[in-house]
Amino acid sequence: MSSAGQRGPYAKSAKRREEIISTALQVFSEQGFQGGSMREIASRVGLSQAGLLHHFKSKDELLLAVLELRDQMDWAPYRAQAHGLNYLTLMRKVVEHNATVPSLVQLYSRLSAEAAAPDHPAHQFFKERYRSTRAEAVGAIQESIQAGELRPDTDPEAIAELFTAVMDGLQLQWLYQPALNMPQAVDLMIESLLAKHKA
Amino acid sequence: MSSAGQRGPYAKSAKRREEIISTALQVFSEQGFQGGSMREIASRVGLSQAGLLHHFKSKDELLLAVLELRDQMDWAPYRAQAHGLNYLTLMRKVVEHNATVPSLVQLYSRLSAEAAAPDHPAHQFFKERYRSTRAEAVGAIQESIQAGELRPDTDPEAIAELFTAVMDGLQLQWLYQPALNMPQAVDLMIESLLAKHKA
DNA sequence: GTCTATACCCGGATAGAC
DNA sequence: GTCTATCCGGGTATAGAC
Repeated sequence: MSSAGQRGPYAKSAKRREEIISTALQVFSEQGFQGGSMREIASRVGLSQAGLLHHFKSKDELLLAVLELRDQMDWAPYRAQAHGLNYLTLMRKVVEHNATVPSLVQLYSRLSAEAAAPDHPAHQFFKERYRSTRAEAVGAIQESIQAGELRPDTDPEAIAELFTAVMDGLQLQWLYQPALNMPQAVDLMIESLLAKHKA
Repeated sequence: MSSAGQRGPYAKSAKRREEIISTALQVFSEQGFQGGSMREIASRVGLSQAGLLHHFKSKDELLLAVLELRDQMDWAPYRAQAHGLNYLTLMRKVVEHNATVPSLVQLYSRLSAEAAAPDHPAHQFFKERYRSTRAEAVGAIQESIQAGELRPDTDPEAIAELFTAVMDGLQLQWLYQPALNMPQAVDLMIESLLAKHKA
């Protein structure tokens, strides 16, 4: 009963944790990491600041929990399909979805810039995230070349960098100009890349 | 003598101001606006915090001074040439130059993300900057269409958005991965756009 | 033009009661 | 598990002397 049941102290604590994490996501996306305070998060979730620190020993720890949970939730459903030319259309779906969750876009835009400083607590997280994102893209493009869909002289690394840049840059621009049609922009990007590289 | 000479109190104050602004640029680019402190800037420039406030009445005022001066200095030499297809190669030159001044890239990457919050003191500055950048790009592309260099069905707005996104996204990525070859990536972007849109 | 001193506020983290 | 109280550090901005 106490080991795997949904009731009992564990279930309650786990629920609290999730509640805290999603509240922290909101606060960090609105005010950044440095700008958002533990007191603010605590009060929104109905706790004192000390009460919040019972669940997460430090602000840094809470930040990493937010980042890791979201990364897992946001990407897991897509990972399996990220192969061949399908990768490009998948990215279109990602921005389509992102355009419906401004908080997430704000979170990643704000924090990825803030964490460019090497001593930021999330620096390693984003560095690794860029690395793995790039590796996935490179893999998909190499598959497309081997499948004869792209010309053999295509440079997978360069395209991966460019595509990642477009995704990040569009989302930042979109924060300032919500009327911007991100999926349409991605379409144009894909068409242009294909115009040059299609076999 | 007192009106236009390089000596006297005005020249000294002006020099101080420039010294402060360039120091503030360093600090804000390393630690962001919220993260950088007036005390830190003051101490680097050899002043007390109160002494610094004699030159700039508030931290917000100093931030805007930094932003406006740099914007003017960084873009002025290029503005005149930003016409027709030349615009694209000009952007290549801009990133080539930016790759030699990491401080500037950090400043714009960090602050443009931080200032996406509508109540940030630099929000209007960046909003206006995006607007004018986009307008310039749109103008250049329209010229190219009229000159018969690009196909008539080209969408100038969409290309302007995409190109701006690439510039911003590349620079952010470059902060995490300094080996990234930004000019080469821009070249690839230009070639791809031309492959699809050249007349 | 620059200083010291200070007012005032806010942050994260800890101690210890309940 | 949650609280109150507190420590300690840091921030901006102001007052007033030099």
